[in-house]
Amino acid sequence: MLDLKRLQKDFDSVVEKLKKKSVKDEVLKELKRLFIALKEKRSELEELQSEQNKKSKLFPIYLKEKKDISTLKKELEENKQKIASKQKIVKELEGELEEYALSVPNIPDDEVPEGKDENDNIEIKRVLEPREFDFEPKEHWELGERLEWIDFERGVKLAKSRFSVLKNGAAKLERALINYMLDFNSKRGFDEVCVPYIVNKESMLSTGQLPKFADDLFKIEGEELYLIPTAEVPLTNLYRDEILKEEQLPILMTGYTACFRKEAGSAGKDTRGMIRQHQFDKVELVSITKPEDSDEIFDKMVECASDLLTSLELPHRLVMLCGGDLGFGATKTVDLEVWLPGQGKYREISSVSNTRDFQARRAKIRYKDGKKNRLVHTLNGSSLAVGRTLIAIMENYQQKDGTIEIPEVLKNYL
RNA sequence: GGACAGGUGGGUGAGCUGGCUGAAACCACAUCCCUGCUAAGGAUGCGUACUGGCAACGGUACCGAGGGUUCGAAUCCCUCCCUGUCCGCCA
Repeated sequence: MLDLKRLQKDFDSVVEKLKKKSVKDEVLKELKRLFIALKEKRSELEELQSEQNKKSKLFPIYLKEKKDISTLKKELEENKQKIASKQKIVKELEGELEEYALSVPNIPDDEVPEGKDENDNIEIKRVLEPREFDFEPKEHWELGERLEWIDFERGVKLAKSRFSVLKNGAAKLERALINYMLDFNSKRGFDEVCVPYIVNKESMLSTGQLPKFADDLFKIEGEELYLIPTAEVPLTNLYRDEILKEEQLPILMTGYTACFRKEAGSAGKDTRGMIRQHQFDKVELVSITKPEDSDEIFDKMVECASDLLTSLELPHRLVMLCGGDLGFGATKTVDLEVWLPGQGKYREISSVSNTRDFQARRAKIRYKDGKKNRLVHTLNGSSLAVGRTLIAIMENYQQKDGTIEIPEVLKNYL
């Protein structure tokens, strides 16, 4: 959530910065108006309540002194009505304000390039040269079907489209990758955590999936519970409504979970293969830091993901997302794109974002800075999407005869 | 899922025959005093959010959540959630 005080104070600069995310200034104007109106009404309400409290205290005194209480009682009753109606106004304003405030995205950093979609993203650097093939490299689905590693039809039979089944080498590789990644991250100082795949509404609100992106989530019927679209949600929410000690920070976590996404807006995209599934495995990194440390931790997380790819000898590049491609809660995001020789393209395999205090404000995650409570910064990034890593290994390590070599570092894991 | 018991400040835990309780006491924590030794004693402070004020210091709300009764509720009533124990079920 935006800092509404900042919106009130630096209105023009916030409007300017949010243009990168194409937020209309009318929305911000309305938000500011509601914020100011609410403050005013709230202070009027508090004045009435203060009066009521003072007079209420007279009540037992009057009784003791056997004074007539009928006038006092009448006053109190009248004031009570005033409070009730004022309260109604305040509640309405609060509701409206919340609706607006929760739907406005985070403010991009100054270094974030302008642009409207992925075509305007900026490549930062490339790591490792793509391998030269002396044959036509195949796409992963072809390799997968031929090796009986991936069964697309039966995935659909079990659930629906965009589900698949891993068998044989793929199943083993999937498991090996998860273990390898968790170990890799642990060595970099990220503590391994194992969390629920189902979370409540509050958790989804805190990290920003709700209220705006309900269509992307699988909801449990009859309950206010959702399947997680990423481990970022439970990992970040671990500390929701808590005030942390300064010594606890930074908190660096890594965790494996399955992830579930409806892919509502992706009709027709990546329908072939395993790139875009409703259920996929991911090892995630989440950090909770003091504000002044978050840029450093951000770089550490990007480096961790990039080094992981390098250790698997997978060619990739780092891309700075432009404003239009930036996620709802992010101030800055670096994507890692892995080279897929079958497709002849770099494809997203990891995404590291700094949300600064955006999620922390919603989730009320703070820390004691001396006497004061300050909001922390939260960061999240895929270590790597496991399924896409599997694909990348298949395509990059394929041999002329259609078999797949195994990356050196994974050999101990199989 | 059934029965009973509970949910109070960082922790333990009083209050729960409605007003003097935003909340005793103890522990933990912080600062200070005393003491020279690996201890103890004493003083003060110590919830959160919003809000007024340069500040000192005030105001409002919050005793699991949401409603209700009342001039007034942590205290009474209703609904929900959660925890504990026993039973049932199960990896």
